[in-house]
Amino acid sequence: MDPQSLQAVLGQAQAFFASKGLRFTKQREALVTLIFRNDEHFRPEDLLPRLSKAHAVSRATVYRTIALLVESGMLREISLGGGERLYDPNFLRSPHHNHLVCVDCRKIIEFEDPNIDVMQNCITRRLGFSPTQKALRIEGSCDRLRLLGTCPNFKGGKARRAPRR
Amino acid sequence: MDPQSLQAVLGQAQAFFASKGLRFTKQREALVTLIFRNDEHFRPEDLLPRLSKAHAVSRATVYRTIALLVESGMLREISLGGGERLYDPNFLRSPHHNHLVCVDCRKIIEFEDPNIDVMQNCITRRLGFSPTQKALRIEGSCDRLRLLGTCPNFKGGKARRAPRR
DNA sequence: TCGCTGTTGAGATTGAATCTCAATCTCCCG
DNA sequence: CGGGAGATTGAGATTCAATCTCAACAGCGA
Repeated sequence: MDPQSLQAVLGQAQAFFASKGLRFTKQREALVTLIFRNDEHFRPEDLLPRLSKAHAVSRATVYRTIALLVESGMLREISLGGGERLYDPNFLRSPHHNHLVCVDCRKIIEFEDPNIDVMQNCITRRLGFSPTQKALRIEGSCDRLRLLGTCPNFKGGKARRAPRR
Repeated sequence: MDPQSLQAVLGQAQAFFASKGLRFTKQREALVTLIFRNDEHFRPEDLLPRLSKAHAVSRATVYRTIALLVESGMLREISLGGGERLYDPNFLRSPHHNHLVCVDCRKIIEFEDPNIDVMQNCITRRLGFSPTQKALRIEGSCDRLRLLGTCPNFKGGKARRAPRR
């Protein structure tokens, strides 16, 4: 994330804390900066060793701050299989994306699909759920990726239909 | 699950173990019986106190057996939010169902939708994934459920479009 | 029966996440 | 400026699911 956007994010976080009557302490600022500086999904435990000594923060504060950021909507938890929980800072720039997870190698691909959105609304409403706060995860196997490398229909990282004409 | 189906399940499990050169011990039989006797999602830890004294099994064996049943395809892990992992014995009778989870009350609804299946295939292929081994979880809020109770369009547990004519 | 190999269970161990509580910090008010 | 309420933090203890270890056991074939 570029410095300008990061500033905007810091402002948004500060505004959220203020709206709850909470303070935007230097520990919280350090965490927000670390979390949103890049686009990576992360585990809370990974954050601790990545904090510089000057901005060291305790484990308890890490977990508490993450919970607050989730509450603010700036951060979302995504759960892979195997009990693995990651947090995803990318919903700010891509609010409707979903995740495709390879059950074998754990690789995660983010994607958006307007049809999925429509269908989610349809299904959630049909089953009497509120369509707010939807999240969707598809598991699959990317084994096929390697095989497709030798397939004429597979070019540049995407599987394609046979070319028109 | 009726006794007849349970017998079939036991046979299927036995066949799987045999195919791997493994034994169908009385501990494994007790676990398969307990797991598939009803339709409930469960946590491994819940199984231990539910085993009768006559069929008591150690924690290690519970986890090992569950891993084998998952490998056999008879059992599947479903992960809710919050790091919660459940196991779902219902894929035998409903191989293509998906889960809708209420983020508030943790209620889980199973549903099938042929359109979702088509779309999953489409998306996984487009992104270079194998369409085998798909699983999908939609999170939502069932808050609306209560509100809809007072809505004329909401009858019998399902939200409906306005009646035709 | 012997012996190989799979199987089990009790308990130790791991690791994430939460909890506790005293010390510290901020901000507001008089 | 000084006091105080309430928010915040950190170190360490605690919880809990899950895994690991290893010695004892069980089943099957020779």
